[in-house]
This record gives sequence, structure tokens and C-alpha cells, in this order.
Amino acid sequence: MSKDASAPKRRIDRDALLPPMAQFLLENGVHAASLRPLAKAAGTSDRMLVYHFGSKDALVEEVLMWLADGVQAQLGLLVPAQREGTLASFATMLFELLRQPMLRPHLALLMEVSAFCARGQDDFRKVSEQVVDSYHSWLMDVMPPTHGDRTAAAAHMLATVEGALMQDMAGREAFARMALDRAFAD
Amino acid sequence: MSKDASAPKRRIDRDALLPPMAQFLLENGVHAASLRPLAKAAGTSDRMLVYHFGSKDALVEEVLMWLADGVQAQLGLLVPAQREGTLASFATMLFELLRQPMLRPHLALLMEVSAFCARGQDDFRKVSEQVVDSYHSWLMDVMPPTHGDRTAAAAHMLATVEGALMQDMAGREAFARMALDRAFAD
DNA sequence: AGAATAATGTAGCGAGTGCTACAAGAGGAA
DNA sequence: TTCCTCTTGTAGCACTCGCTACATTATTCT
Repeated sequence: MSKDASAPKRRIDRDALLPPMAQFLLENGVHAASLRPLAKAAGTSDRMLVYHFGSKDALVEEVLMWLADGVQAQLGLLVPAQREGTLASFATMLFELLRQPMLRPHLALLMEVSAFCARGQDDFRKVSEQVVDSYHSWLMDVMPPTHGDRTAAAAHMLATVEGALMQDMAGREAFARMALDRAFAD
Repeated sequence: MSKDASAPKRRIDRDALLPPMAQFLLENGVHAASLRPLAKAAGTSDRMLVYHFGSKDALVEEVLMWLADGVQAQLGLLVPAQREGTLASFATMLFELLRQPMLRPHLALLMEVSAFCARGQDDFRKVSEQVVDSYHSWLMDVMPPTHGDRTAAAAHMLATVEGALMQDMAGREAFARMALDRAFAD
């Protein structure tokens, strides 16, 4: 009777493991995520991680999903809706924001996961799809006024900024900025 | 005297190991590249790989560099210089080309390596930089006529197509195509 | 209370990791 | 021939991997 059927008490402890493991993933990447280091980061044991999450793959997927939700919330707080302003300045602002040390690891994670998908390993397909959808719907809400199909406009904005960020992360910041300057120079 | 000092005979065998190992990297990714599977793919032993390349990290870097060169050459053969035509149709053609099963694994590899760089692990920074530079200089040669700074135009083209491909690989082909359609709709 | 269930620690298995010590074959140089 | 360097196979080391069997405690229900 004291127990709420919709929220079993034991799940609370389990969910508390997610943030430190997410932090570990951000710092080290999916490829370096093995049970024992993850457990150490979360202050528990590999034994318990398997007990709570079933397997390492299920664990990583859950942590990535949790991270995806978190990023969307974080962006919502950082960037208010732009009722005016140019697409060019918005794109630059977004580029600088995602470049920052705070958000850059998230992007690295997205790229790592997308690389898996590109190779046909669908382990994290849902994750990458949700991340892209999150960015896209967030852009629909927050980007400056556009003409024509706003869905396409948001996809365009996302592709442009992500493409620039890809060049930047690959060590070619100058190319990235040139691309951005040209993309919305109407 | 029979030995040519500028081309030691033993190097020939060594370089013959590169193609099969590159194939392995394309199919399985850097994260899955360990010595014994690589050796099996190349028809030799882990012992020999370390003997020839010094260490696993040096090996992978060399294979990636070899691949980077190969892609540039491959693109040069596939796409002749476009002296006329629109940027929009060129971008679409490039998108479809890089999406193909033949080239998609190369992109997956680039993303995986770029993810490393984004996290500050500089192991493969030279690789990612060379790949981006290769694509860029190739675009400068081959893309249709542009107005203004052609370096910036090539960077813009590269960012747009790569951004679209990123969404595509993440499972959102529709967004990718919308972005492309809008990017060069002048 | 006792019984049932959930949670956790300990220890380990079999496989795989990068890498190396050692010895032996191969081939040319003296 | 003997020597020397290059190349290669065998065997293994110390380690990590995901995961599990087993036992033990903690909690909750009756």
C-alpha cells in the first residue's frame, strides 16, 4: 500500500547511476566504455551494472538516450527563441555554442554513434535518430523567422552547422567559418 | 649492388599488407581493429604486423593515411571537372555518390576519426586534416563555376554535403534531402 | 516470527588485448 | 664455408573484456 505501483522504489537507485556514466561517455567515448570503468565512475560494480541494465549494450544505449534528452533540455535553457535576427548570425551563434568545451563532447558522441549507423550497425540507430530529431524540432522552435517550408529551413540550418562543425572538429576551423559565412549570405 | 638503396626490397611486402587491412577498417571501423583480426585479414600474424609497423597505433594511422590517399584518387576518377552546371545539381550528385555503399564506409571512418579529434585525442588528427584537405582541394578543381572566393565556395559545398550526409547516416534521409534542396536554391 | 524477494559482494571463466622473448630459417657477404 | 642481418613462427605474459555462478545480506510481505 505504501508502494506506488507506477514507480517501484528500486528504480530510483538505478537511475542515479546514469549521470556519472553519461559523464564518462562524454569524456571517453562509446568505444572506451567498458563495464568496469563505467562502474567505477558510477561508484558501483560491473556486477551491479549488468544486474540493473541487463547487458553492456543495453546500458550504453540507455545512457545515450538519457544524454540525448539532456542536451535538448540544455539547449532550451541556453538559447531563447529568436523572433528576429538573421539566419547568418543565428548560425554563427549556434556554431560557437556547439564548439564550446561544454557541448563539444556531445557532438563527438553523436558522430561516433552516427559512424556506427553509417556502417550498418543498428545498435544505436534509435539514439542517433532521436538526437537529430531533437535538434531539428528545437531549431523549428527557436530559429529566426524563415520563408518557405520551415521544416526544410531547420534541416538546412542543422546540416550547415553540423557540416561546419565536422570540418572544425577535423582540425579545419578556417574552412568551417568560411562555409558558415557563405551559407547564409543572401 | 643489386639492392636499390632508395627502395629497400623488404618494403614491398610490407606495403602489400595495407589494402586488405584497409578493407578491414572500412568494414569494421577503427574501434574494432585489433592486431589478430587485422593480421588474419592480411594473411599474416600479429607478430609480423608489430614487426613491420612498430605498434598497433602506428599501423592504424598508416592504413588510414593510405586510405585517405586512395579516396582522393578514386574521386578523381569518378567525377570529371564540371565546367558548367549548377551548384545545386552538383551537390545532389555528390551526396548520392558519397551515400553509395562503395563510399559510405569511408565517410563512417572519417566520422569516427573526427569524433576522436573532437574529444581532444590527437592520435589521428593528421588523418582527419588530410581527408578534409583532400576533399576540399578536389572540390576546388572539380566543382562547377562559382562566384567570389572559390576556397570559401568549396568549403561551403563540403560543409553542406557533409552536414546532409550526417543527417542521412543518422537515419534521417528526408532531412538531408530537404537541407540539400534548400542550400543551393538561389 | 518466518518466508519470499530484492540487492549486493566475491570469485572466476573463457576469450581477447597489445606486445615480447626466444629460437630458427633464409639469404647474401666475407 | 662462416658470419651476419633480415624475416618469421611459437609460445606466452600480464592484462582487460562481458558475463555468471554462488553465497550473503537487506528488505518486504504474510
